[in-house]
Formats: sequence, C-alpha cells, structure tokens
Amino acid sequence: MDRSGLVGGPVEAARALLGRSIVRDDAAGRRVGRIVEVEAYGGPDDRASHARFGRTSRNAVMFGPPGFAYVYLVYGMYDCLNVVTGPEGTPAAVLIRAIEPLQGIDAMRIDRVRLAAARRHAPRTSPPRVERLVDARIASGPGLVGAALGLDRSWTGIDLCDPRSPLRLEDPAGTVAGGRVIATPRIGIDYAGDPWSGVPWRLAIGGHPSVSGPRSTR
DNA sequence: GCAAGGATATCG
DNA sequence: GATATCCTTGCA
Repeated sequence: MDRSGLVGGPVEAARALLGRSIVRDDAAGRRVGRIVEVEAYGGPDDRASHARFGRTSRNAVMFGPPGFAYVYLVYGMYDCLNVVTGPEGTPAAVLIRAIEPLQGIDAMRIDRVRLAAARRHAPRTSPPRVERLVDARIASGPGLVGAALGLDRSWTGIDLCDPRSPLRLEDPAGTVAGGRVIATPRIGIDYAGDPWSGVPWRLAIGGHPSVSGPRSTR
C-alpha cells in the first residue's frame, strides 16, 4: 500500500489500515488476510504506548519512518504485529489485532500448532483446540495474527510498503465487504490511566466474525 | 477464573 | 543483578 496513508495521526492511520490486505510469502506459499481490527498508539503523551518512556532499543523502530513493522513479544509467548505510522521522529504505531484469513489458511494453522507446542507446560488433556477452530477465528487476536503469519521479533524493521517484501500491505484485491466501523477503548491497557485507557482508538469492522473478543465487543 | 511464559523497564 | 509487570490465550 502507499506509505502516504500512514503519515497522519495514529487513529487516521488505523482507519486507513482497516480493510487492507496483509500478504506473507514464504517457501510454503502465500498467506493473505484482511485487516478487520486495529488499535492506534501514538504520540509521546500516549501513556499506553510502548514509546511512553522514550526511545529504547525495543521500540526504536517506532521513531522511524512509517510503513515498517514493529513486532514485540508479550506475555512471554505472543508476537504482536504493529505498523509504524506518523512522520519520522514521531513514535506511533498501529497494532494489528485481527485479520480475516483469505488465502493460505492451512499454512496459518500450521504456525498456530507451532504456537500451541510452545506452551510447554500447558496441560494437554485434549487435542490442541487450534485444530478445531473455524477458519474465521484463526487470527482473531493480536497474538494469533503473529502466529498465523509466522512472525517473531526478528521481523521488526521489515518494510511493509515494499511490494518485494515477504511481508507487506496491499490494497484489497476485491471489493471491501461492507460493515460499519466500530470504535471502542483499547484492550489491556488499564494501567495507562485517564484519559488514555478510555479513548476509543480500537477500530474494528462491526459484527465481523474474525474480530477478537466476546460477541458483546464485536 | 486462572496459569503459562520470557523479555522488558525500572529499581536497588 | 533482581523483580514486578506486561497491548494474550485456551482450558479449568
């Protein structure tokens, strides 16, 4: 996709990313998903942003130009994909929280099984639930997006706007399915305090089956 | 409702 | 160097 759509404010950039395709090429083939849920993080004042303590080795890419990937590990096991936004020097990013699988669904499942195997001490009283998930729920959550696309922190710095990148953003091939955009507070950032924990910077396509969370929040 | 899991930021 | 914390998930 064109980088110019990402230079505005974080919420504006988040809205520009909704409905875009994300493409992952590797030896196994091509995986394609459509972005249906995002969260905006931006501005040095945003107490929920990884940049709230200033520049560190982890978040340095957020201070760079827009359109690059920032992948971080959370809870010790989930790699989450962000798109750096805003002009260079402004630390902002959009977290990709859910995608609708379009192509390469089998490959997405394989990497999800890998994720399940990584939970070494998890009780295995039943077959991994991932194998029973319906397609629409394979990547319905930020940790699941990373797993479905086979990402880890080493992907930080990839140019998502370069058509030659093995991981990139593209304009959707077909028509963008209808559906209103809903806006809610961001997930899991209560520590950020007022007003940051309440600003409606989580955007999603309302009612879409691939959006994360309980039905009441979709 | 809660455990699993490791990197990170902040402290001592 | 130690440790509290974390933008989550799947199963109890």
